[in-house]
This record gives sequence, structure tokens and C-alpha cells, in this order.
Amino acid sequence: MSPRTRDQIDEIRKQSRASIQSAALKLFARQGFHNTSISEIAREASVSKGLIYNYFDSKEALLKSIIESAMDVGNQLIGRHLDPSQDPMKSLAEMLDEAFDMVEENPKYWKLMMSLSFHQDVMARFKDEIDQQQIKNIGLITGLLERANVEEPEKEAMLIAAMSDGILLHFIHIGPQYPLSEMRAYIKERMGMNRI
Amino acid sequence: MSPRTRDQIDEIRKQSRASIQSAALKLFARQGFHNTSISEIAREASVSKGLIYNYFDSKEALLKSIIESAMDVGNQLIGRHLDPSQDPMKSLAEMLDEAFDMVEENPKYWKLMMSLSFHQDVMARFKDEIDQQQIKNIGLITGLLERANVEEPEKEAMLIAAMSDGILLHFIHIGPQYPLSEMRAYIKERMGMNRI
Amino acid sequence: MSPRTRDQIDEIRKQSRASIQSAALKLFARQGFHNTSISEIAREASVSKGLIYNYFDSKEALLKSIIESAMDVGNQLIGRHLDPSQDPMKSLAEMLDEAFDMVEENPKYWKLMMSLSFHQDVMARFKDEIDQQQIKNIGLITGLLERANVEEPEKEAMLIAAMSDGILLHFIHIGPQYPLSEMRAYIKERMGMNRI
Amino acid sequence: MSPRTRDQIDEIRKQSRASIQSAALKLFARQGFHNTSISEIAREASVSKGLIYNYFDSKEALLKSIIESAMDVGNQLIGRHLDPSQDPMKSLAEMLDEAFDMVEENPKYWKLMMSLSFHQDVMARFKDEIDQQQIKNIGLITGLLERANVEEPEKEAMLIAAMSDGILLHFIHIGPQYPLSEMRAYIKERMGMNRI
DNA sequence: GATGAATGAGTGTTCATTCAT
DNA sequence: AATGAATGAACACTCATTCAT
Repeated sequence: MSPRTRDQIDEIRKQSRASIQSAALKLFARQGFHNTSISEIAREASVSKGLIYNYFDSKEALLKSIIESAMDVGNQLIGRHLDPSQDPMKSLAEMLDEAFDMVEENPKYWKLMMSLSFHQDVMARFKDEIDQQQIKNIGLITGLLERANVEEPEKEAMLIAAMSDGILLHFIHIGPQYPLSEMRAYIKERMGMNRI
Repeated sequence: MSPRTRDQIDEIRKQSRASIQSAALKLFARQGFHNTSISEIAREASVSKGLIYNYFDSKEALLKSIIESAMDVGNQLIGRHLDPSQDPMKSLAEMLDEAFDMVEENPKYWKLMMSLSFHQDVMARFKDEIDQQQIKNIGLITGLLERANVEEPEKEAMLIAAMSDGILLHFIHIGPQYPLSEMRAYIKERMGMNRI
Repeated sequence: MSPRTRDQIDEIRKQSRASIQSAALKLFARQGFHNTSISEIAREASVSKGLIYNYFDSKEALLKSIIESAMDVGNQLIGRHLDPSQDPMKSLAEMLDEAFDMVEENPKYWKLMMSLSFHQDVMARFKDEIDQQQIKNIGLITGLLERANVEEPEKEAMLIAAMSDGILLHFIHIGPQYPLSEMRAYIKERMGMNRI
Repeated sequence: MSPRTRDQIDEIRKQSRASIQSAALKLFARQGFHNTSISEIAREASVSKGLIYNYFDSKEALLKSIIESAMDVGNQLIGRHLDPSQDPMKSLAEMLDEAFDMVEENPKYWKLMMSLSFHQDVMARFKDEIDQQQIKNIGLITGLLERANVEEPEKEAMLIAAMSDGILLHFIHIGPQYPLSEMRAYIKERMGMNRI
């Protein structure tokens, strides 16, 4: 009956926060943000409605915390494939592989993120960051293609980016019956990433 | 003194319907279906709330009418270029041209539709219908590519579809500075539609 | 093409008014006042919504016109059975018969009227009149029973009134399978109106 | 600091529920179901609109709960007086006494319920249930009268039921100056319940 | 006399948020 | 740290009523 230590309290807080975020993500991804109520989240997390407001200022703040604590994942993909000592087409292929793997492993999450990227109200402060990342990606790919002596490196880069996003888009919309692996292989062959 | 003629009434109805649909599309695309209220649509269309229900049974019926219109446009576009007496790659090139023309001529509309397609709260209701159309369209393009003796006609068809949607997606995010015309030309060259 | 004569116009007006009232009564009786919309009445009368307002100031005024143009029917029943030269129990029996006949012939109408008699908002100005009529009826029956040397004429009058209204009430609530005729015969026998 | 105990919560819920039901009954009876808004009920119960939906799924569910409560009371009243070892006419007299007592002790409540029973918009929803109960009750009284060797037990049962409801109806219309006690005594005498 | 497009106040219902405990 | 009763603004939708024709 002695009071909990600070460490115990911190641990409890951390777990409560996490289980709320997890329940919210699950529901947001399944049924959208506006179509998910705080009551549902509370029920899913086996927690009272009131408790959610102990940890998050509002439903929107809860969403933002989810986005923020996961945005890094995407950001880190980029830097991992800049090794100038490696064959550029191989780098490109690996980058593509990793992106496809990520989406394939957690399609619901990326569906949610894509869907959210069109909500101006919620995403206002993230849109810029996302656009930046997009432009940076194109630039990076262009650089790789230049090193590979491709003829129109920028257009090719944009085409590869559009193709990849288009395929992921279709995968996200159509779901697991979309032949993601085959398309991944086909795009690499078709765009000359298998030269080695 | 006498009531309006049927023709007058029909004209009035047609215009009211259209302006409501247009306002609704604009708002649905900008802020999502669940996050757009009938009041907002009414205000945007400069019309009373009640009038919307003279023309559409429900908010959802209004949405459906918008989506069905867009699907019709897409369906007709493809149908116009299936003439079996013509060179299939030429048909494909014309199809692509017309699609890009449409987007270039009315970018706002297609921006809205594309944006709308990411709102899963919206698309859940129409997923089946849309999937059907997607499959049919892929099938038609696959048919053209078979006639053109392309090696992997189905994968190539899916790649072309993904590419088009990917370009459109980027156009939407990046805006008017996206080199849409150049990409159109590059695609046709890169995908072998300039053989003739 | 000559303008209609005044007589023709009057005839048209009269018929339009009547068909609106008739449609309204039908619907009010079937589904209640608040649950019947002007649109439904217009449809039932094969008339435009606007036309109803040419003839009646409001939905409530339409209801009042229906009640007023029919209230007389009930009021007239009373006076017809006061002939002091007739055996009082026979008068009573006849009065009862006529009341039962009326309700049996048009149960829906009387159901509506009873139902309305409890709506203070609509019936405010009719309630008093109806209550008056009730009290007058009791007084009249008491008089008849005194002439017939019944022991407790006022209580007996109130009992007969309560019985009659109770039976009609049950008939109205339960509908055509209620054995109205048998009950009518039984009450007359049980209350001594068959002495003759 | 700690959340309320379950007992405290149960007590709060019970009281809130009851005050909403009470306010609703009052208004439904006075002005009908369709003509009473949830806002009015909330105002009458000094409670927010939203709270009503914490306790009742819909306006109709609220109505149903009110009617079912009243039907329970009626059902239990009859059940209490069916002891087969007792003189049946005495049972009947006691039943009647208790019913009149109930009305006399809480005239407002029964006034409301009776008034409610005339709103066909309300009763349509419960007609079947109520008819069932009515038939069952008539059957039970008929049984008592058979045991008492009354000549036409079923008609007599229906007459007693009609009489009771008729008296209640008059009591409601005429108000407190209606001689309820005298009528009760007179009925029992007149219908042969004082044989003992 | 007659029409029906248009209005907007009002309805039942939902839900993010607050707060006493 | 945690609860859930309570709130009230917002929502989708209905409908009596108006008015230009």
C-alpha cells in the first residue's frame, strides 16, 4: 500500500499512452479518422474515455502523436542507400526493394498515411515535410541514374518514382490480391535494374 | 399566372443538381466526406440545405452520383479507343493522350477526384464497383498489348496503369510546375508507343 | 377559351377544397396529424402542395376545418331523443343504438376525433365544447332514469355513460373483431332497457 | 480522487433514468409523441439532450420503456388477486379496489397513461403487445366469473373492463370533481360483488 | 386556379470534451 | 492514475410554408 515509486508511475504512464496510441492507429487505419470516435478508441484500448484526455489534449493531438512517432521510419529509408562506392543501379534496386517491403509488411499503416496526406486540415504541418521528402527522393534517384549514364536521368527518375508510387497506390487500394512481388520484379527488369 | 412549363422546370432542376454536385465534389475532395457537412455544401452552392434533399436522397447518394459521373467519363474514354481495325499501340497512345488531355484541360476536377479516391471513408462504399472497372480496364489494355505482341502483356498493362496514376498523383502533390507534357511524351517513347 | 363564369369557378373551388379535406381526413385518421405531411395530403388529393395553401391558411387550419364541418353530426344526436311522451327507457335504448351505429359505421373517424380530444394544443378551443356535451348527456340520461323511477338515477346515468364510452373505447382501440353488437345488446339487457 | 464506486454510479443512473422517463411521460401525454421533441424532454427533465441517449437508444426506446413499466404494473395488479382458494367475487372486488386505489393515489400518472393510450402515433407501435395483455386480462376475469357461476361470464368480464376504463376516461376528462369513490362503491354493488 | 422549386427552422442523434469523484 | 455521467455544439435530414411563374 505504499505509494508507487516514480519509476512505476512512469512505466504505467508509458504503457497507457502506448496502448491508447495502438488502439487509435488500428481504428483510424480500419475506418478513417473522422469515422472513429473517442469512445471506440477507449473501448478498444480497454480504458475510460477520460483517461485518453490525460495523455492527449484532443483527438487530433492523438492522431498527430501517432504520425510523429512513426514519420521517422520513412525518413530513414532514404539515407541508407547513398553509398557512392556501390553500383548505382544496385542501390536503386535495393531502395525500391526496401520501400516495397515496408509497404507490404504494413499496408494498413501506409494506407492510413496516404489517406491522411490528403487531409489538409490535419496534415497542414506535415504536407511540406512529405513534399520535401518526395522531391529529395527524385533528386537522389536522378543522381544515381546520372552515375549510371542513363540518357534522360531526370525524366527516368520521375518515371520510376511515378511507377513505384503508382504500383504502391494500386496495392493499397486493391489489397493483398494485387501481385506486388511480380510487379516489383517486372519494374526492375523493365527499367534496367537487373543489368548486373 | 400559369405554372412553369415542363421544359423550364427541367432546365432549373438540371442546373441546381449540377451546382450542388460541383460544390460537394470540391468540399469532399478538400476535406473528406465525413468532415464535410451538408450545411457547408449548401453554403458553397449558394443553396438551402433543404434543396439538396430535393435532388439527392441523402448525403451518400450525392456522393454516389458524383463518383458515378467520374467513372462514366473514364469508362467512355477507354471505350472510344478499342477499334480493332487500328494499330493497337496507336490506340494505346491515343488513349493515353486523351487521358492526359482531360487532366490537363480540367486539372482541378481530376485533382479533386484523385484526392477523393484516397478518402477511405468515401471509397469503402464504392470499392467493389471501382475494382470491377479497374479489372475491366486492365483487361482491355492487356488485349491491346497482346495484339501488339508485347511479351508480358498483363504486367505491361498493369505497369502502364500504375504509371499513369503515379504521374497523376505526383502532379496533384507537386502542382502545376510538374512537367506533365514532357512526362506524357517520355512515357510514350519509353513504353514503345512511338513505333509507327 | 372564354373566361370561366363565376359559377364555374365557385364549383371548381368547392371541389378542390373538398377533395383536399377528404384526403387530409383519410390520412389524419390513418396515421395521425403530426405524422401526416402536407406533401402526403397533396399527393393523396392529386394536387400541388401550393394549392392547399390557396384554400387553408395552414395545416392546423385544415384540421380545424375538418373538425368543425363534422362536429355538428355529434351535436345533433342528442336532441333527437328527448320526446317526453315516449317511454324513457326506450328513449335511452334508442339513443344508445344511434351512438353505437354512428361509431360502427365510421370507426376511423371517431378514433381520430377521440385521439384529437386529448391534444390540448389543437383542441384547446374544442375541448370545452366537448366536455359540455358530455355533461349535458349525463344530465339528460339522469332525467330519463328519474322518469323511469330508477333508484340512484345520477349514479346509474354515470355508469351507463361510462359503460358506453368504455365499450366504444375498446372497440376503437381493438378494432373490428370487438363484438360491438353483442355488447350493445348485453348492456341494454344488463341495465334494464329491455323491460318493454 | 478515485473514481466513483459502482453503487454510487448505479444510484446516479437510476435517478437520471427515472427523471427522464417521468418528464417524457408528462410531455408525451400532454402533446403526443411526434409533437414532443427530445429537446423539450431534456428541458423538462433539466438534463442535456445528449444524456437522454446515454440511457435510451432512441426516442422510441424511451417511449417503449415508459409503456412497458405501466403494463407491468397492470399485469402485477391482476396477478395478485387470482388466489383460487378465495371466493372469486371477492377477488374481483379486491382487484377493482386496488385498481381504483392506484388511480386515486396517483391520478396524474394514470391520467397521463390513459391520455397516452389515445395517441395512435404512440400506440400503433405497441398495439399487439397491449392487445395480448387485454385479451389475457379479460380471460382471467372471465375465469373468475365462471367460478362464481355468473350467467354470461365473458360478456360480463368485458363489460366490467369497459366500465372501469370508461370511468377512468370520465375521471380524466372531468377531473377531481368526478365522484370516483362513489362510482367504485356503486359498481361493486351494481355488478354483484357485494354478495358476501 | 395551379404549380413545384426553394427556404430555413426544427428534428432526432452523435460525439469530443469536461469534471466531480 | 482513472472513471464515466454529463454537456452542448454539430450533424443529417424533414417539412410547413412561400413565391415566381
